[in-house]
Amino acid sequence: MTDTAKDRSRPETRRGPSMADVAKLAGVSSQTVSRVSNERRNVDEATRERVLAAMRRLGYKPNRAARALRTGRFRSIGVITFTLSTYGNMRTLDAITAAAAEEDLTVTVIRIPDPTTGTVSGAYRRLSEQAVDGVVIIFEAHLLDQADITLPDDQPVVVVDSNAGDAYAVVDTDQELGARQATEHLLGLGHPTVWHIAGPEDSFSAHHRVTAWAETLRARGITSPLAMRGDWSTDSGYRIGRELAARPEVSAVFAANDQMALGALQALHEAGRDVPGEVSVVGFDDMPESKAFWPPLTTVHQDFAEVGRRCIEKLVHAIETKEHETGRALVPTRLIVRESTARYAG
Amino acid sequence: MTDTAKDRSRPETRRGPSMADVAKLAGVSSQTVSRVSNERRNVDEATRERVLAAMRRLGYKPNRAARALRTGRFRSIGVITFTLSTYGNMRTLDAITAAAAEEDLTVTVIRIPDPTTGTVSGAYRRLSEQAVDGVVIIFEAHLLDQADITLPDDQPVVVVDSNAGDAYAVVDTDQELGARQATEHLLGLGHPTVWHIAGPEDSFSAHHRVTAWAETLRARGITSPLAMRGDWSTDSGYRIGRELAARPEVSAVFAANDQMALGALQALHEAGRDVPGEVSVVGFDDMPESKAFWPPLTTVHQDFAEVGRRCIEKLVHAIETKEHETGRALVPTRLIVRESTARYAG
DNA sequence: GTGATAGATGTTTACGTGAACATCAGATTT
DNA sequence: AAATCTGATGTTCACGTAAACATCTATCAC
Repeated sequence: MTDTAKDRSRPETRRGPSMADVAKLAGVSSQTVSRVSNERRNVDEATRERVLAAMRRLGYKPNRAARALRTGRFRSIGVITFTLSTYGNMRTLDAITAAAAEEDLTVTVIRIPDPTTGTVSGAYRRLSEQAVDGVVIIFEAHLLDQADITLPDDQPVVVVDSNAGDAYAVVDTDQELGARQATEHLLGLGHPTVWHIAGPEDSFSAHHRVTAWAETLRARGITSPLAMRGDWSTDSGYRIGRELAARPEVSAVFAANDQMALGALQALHEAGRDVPGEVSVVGFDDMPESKAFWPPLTTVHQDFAEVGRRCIEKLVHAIETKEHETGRALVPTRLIVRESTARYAG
Repeated sequence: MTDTAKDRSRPETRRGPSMADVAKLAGVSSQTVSRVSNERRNVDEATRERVLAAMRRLGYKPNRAARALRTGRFRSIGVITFTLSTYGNMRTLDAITAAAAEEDLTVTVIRIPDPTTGTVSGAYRRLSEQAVDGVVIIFEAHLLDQADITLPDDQPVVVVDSNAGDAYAVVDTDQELGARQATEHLLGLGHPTVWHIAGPEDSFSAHHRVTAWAETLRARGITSPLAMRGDWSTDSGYRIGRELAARPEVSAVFAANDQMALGALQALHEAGRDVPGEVSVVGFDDMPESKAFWPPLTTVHQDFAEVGRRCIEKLVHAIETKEHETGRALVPTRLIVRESTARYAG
């Protein structure tokens, strides 16, 4: 008469063995199983072995949800981005994932709809309900507002590609250095000025590259030509490249990324303008493909792996100490000289 | 004298408001809050408004961990891959992420160490402890064994780039169709035979492309030349391209991806072999950059978005029905003819 | 007017874990 | 030998949620 009051709430999901099952099999309390599971040292070696054997036998796996509920930590971070289609974003995600794995952190990708298009109703919910301990945002932070999204203010945040250094911790490639290296390289080759194919307006890295390019020219007393706006795509580079090719005075072009540089290269070829004989071209990113462009592209190398590492480092620090750190951390770039640039033959 | 037995376990993590807090403020039971939170209909409109107001006021957000613990569902899927550096993998992940968002699913990226190198001790743990309802694996499934990793057999799995159609549900681009389209295109142009730059041995798509290429040749009574093995990288394409360029009898090359095709293009240029005048080249993938290669690359277009959609569709079905479905779903390819191929000039 | 029905809401409970506290045996100190 | 300490192990409880069950109120049929 005692075995009636059972089978209450029982979601039909078949669950795996729990600590209690392991404990019973090993003849210990479930707390001891917990200790073994968390690799605490205060467990007798013989007992530990017995528990481990029981775990293996039952195929026990800790339940992350229960663990997270108890500890308040998910051991997971979110990476928020608009798109994975640009080389830079993809490599950044790749690097963050690698660095996160080192810290035994899981990475959740959260793609939010582009704020410039369509509705974003569900996005806020998705973003703030995530089971993550912190987030890395890969785009200009002020777009968050446009996207009608608010970050939970209690959540650690690191931003890449943003000028939000006073509000958030920012890690980024030293865009300014890279743009200067590119521009000075061309100037050093004797070119009277340098034209620029810029990235989209809402990208901070694009903005910074334009600015540094113009600044470098001005420092030499050169009035900078109008920057031409692309959108990072090869197509936009091609479109702008055609305009550039039509102007005989253009002898040096700095494109804000390799993909647009490639498009420009194509336009120049089609127009019969020799690269680097007549026109020199420099890119930015150093994609693995760039060295096989025709001609092999001189470009600015970004250390994405380092950016990823720094992001995780800062984020982990913020999560552990709960300090709301701000400021920018810059990762230096390196100019890779290949064959798309040559001395001005004016 | 009644307020002594509190403040027991209290992790220092500041947590947000819970359903109980909302319930108190709204003057209802927490179960009603739960009902509102889950959008059940059996709540009076006035009550719902009151609860929603209380939620907004307190900034309430459901706790995913508690929810997952209670329901046994994480509303999350894992994507397992070795690397994000190949164009195909990256695009597949991108597509899966987009499709998952439609289903309101979160995507966790799990990068496991390459099985052919180093140790993988921690990988098993990480993989099986994930808080996911199912996984998509983006690589040849038999490598899982080599990697000393076992999938929990109770977890829904969909595999991309694998021949494991009898053990798992497989979704993939129709590699065979694509390779045939490429080869037949070249043959149709009058080339006596077609050389092939293959992908790495452990890739199923690479394997399938080689086989279909050889098969297409054989069907026409042509003995296929030896396939040359690359590793998907532009560098390997370049290396093999040099070998090919040195053989005067080579007039048509089919590369297993665009990156290797690009490398081959470069080698051919350097060797002074005109493309497509002397040698025709076809790639596979249709990266956005390919149309700006020099010359613009004829290639096989893959519909990654469709692959991603199908993966999620199958996975969601498996999660909901708990049916262990197998078999292959193939997504057709499309040949994009550009300027890297021309009629055989003998 | 009485009983039946449907819908809204409340109460109780368990999901699996780990922190806090309790206990107990053996080792060490005096 | 009594007192003290140390390390191993057990017991209790709460984290936030949602399923199951229990009530309670208005509406309807006859």
